[in-house]
Amino acid sequence: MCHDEAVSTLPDVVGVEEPVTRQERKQRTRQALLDAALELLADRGFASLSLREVTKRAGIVPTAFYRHFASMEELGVALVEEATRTLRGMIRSARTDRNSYRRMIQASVRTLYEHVRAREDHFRFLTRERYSGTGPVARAIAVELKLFSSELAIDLARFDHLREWPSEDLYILADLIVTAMLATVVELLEVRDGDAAADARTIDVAQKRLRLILLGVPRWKPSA
Amino acid sequence: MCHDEAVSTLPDVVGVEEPVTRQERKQRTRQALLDAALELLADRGFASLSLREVTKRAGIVPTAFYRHFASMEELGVALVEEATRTLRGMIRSARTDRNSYRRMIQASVRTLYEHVRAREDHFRFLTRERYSGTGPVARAIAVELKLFSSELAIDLARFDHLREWPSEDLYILADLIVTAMLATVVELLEVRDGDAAADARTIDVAQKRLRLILLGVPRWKPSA
DNA sequence: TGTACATCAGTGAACGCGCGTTCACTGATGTAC
DNA sequence: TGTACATCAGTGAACGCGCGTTCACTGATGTAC
Repeated sequence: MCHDEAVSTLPDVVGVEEPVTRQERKQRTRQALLDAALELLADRGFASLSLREVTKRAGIVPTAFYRHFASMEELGVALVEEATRTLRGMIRSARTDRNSYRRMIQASVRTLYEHVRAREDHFRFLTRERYSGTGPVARAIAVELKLFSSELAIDLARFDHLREWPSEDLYILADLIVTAMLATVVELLEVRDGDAAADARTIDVAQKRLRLILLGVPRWKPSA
Repeated sequence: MCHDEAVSTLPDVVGVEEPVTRQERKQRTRQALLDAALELLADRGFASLSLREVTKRAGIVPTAFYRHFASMEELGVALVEEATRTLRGMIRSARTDRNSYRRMIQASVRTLYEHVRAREDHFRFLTRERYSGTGPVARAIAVELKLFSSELAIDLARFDHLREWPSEDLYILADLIVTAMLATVVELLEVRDGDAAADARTIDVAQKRLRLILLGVPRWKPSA
């Protein structure tokens, strides 16, 4: 229809140039497929999604799916990549000041809370599919979470009592913290929308949980 | 065919009386359905099971399914009941002596290990479906695990440092222990069959994890 | 800039398949007398 | 114990449906000259 006449035609969508290149269009459809899948995953498992459902919601014909992914599994792995990008964004935010344990715990839980609320779909997908079975999706999530734990272990190594811990013990601690945090994620996702009191309670429990874990640290005897 | 002639016919299955009553037969078919489902769940999620698959493996015709369950969901909830019976059996075994923390941790992890290995199918089902979504199965598991945590909290209340903790804090501790134990279950289920070294490593990590949690206990300031 | 051809994201018909569920049935087990 | 009827777990045909995947296609976008 109308091409680059700029301003003076009908009131157009503000500032959005029509996409031109084929590449851009393709990328948009791909993203529409990922978004459609995430929406459908709001209350179901990935294994129960059908290719036809996803394409229908994305507004394309089923057969066009194969222009973007060889299978639903491949789309699932792409979703893991997208969701773990959110996760990595979170670590970057959390890795800040070096205050007291208490302050650090408060800041970490706060960061977790905000990132979960900003992308509930991503966190729901990760926690729900994490133990879903033996497929490529669960495997991809396992790999990413292992990486995540390792990074946290490295960060932890800079703290007072932890400087001389053997890396095995550090990894156990990091893993325990990640597990506790993921439990918090699940609890946050279960809070009824807008129930601020439940949010506050969940955050409080999360902080106590972490405090309890870290209280043990100074008394720990690092042993091979 | 042959009825109660007792011993002297063809070499029959040892000591097994043929079931007589309709009720018994029905019960056996029901159990065959549950067993078939559990077998199929070895590497997939419950949501991906079909009624026809389950009946086929159980050796009955699809339509006979409805003599036992109104839907697959109902069968799923029955599986949760069966599996949590295993879980309750485990607590009963674990709730024994009152030694040092260290001894108690060793005994608890040992008990967990043995029960997991004895019924991998049940534990796999519980851990896999726990976060699977919003269906009746996930809800039933959530209820049972909450009960489980509460019982543990009550047990914990009898220990030295924990006698004066407010029940909220006790519950947080119990929940953290349950979460850590479930993480161990998942790790045990991931060990390649017969890999004794990996078993030993997993048990060791599980013990350290619990020790770390419990080390924090004496320093905890119970706060409303 | 204009033309002729290549690329390729998306279309639409068609396929065979397993699905959940209905229905009328069969025949062994259970019960009343 | 023997007979006549009731119960009901399991059968088998049939249904309409959504599934993943194939294939030949269309027509807008991209490219070479």
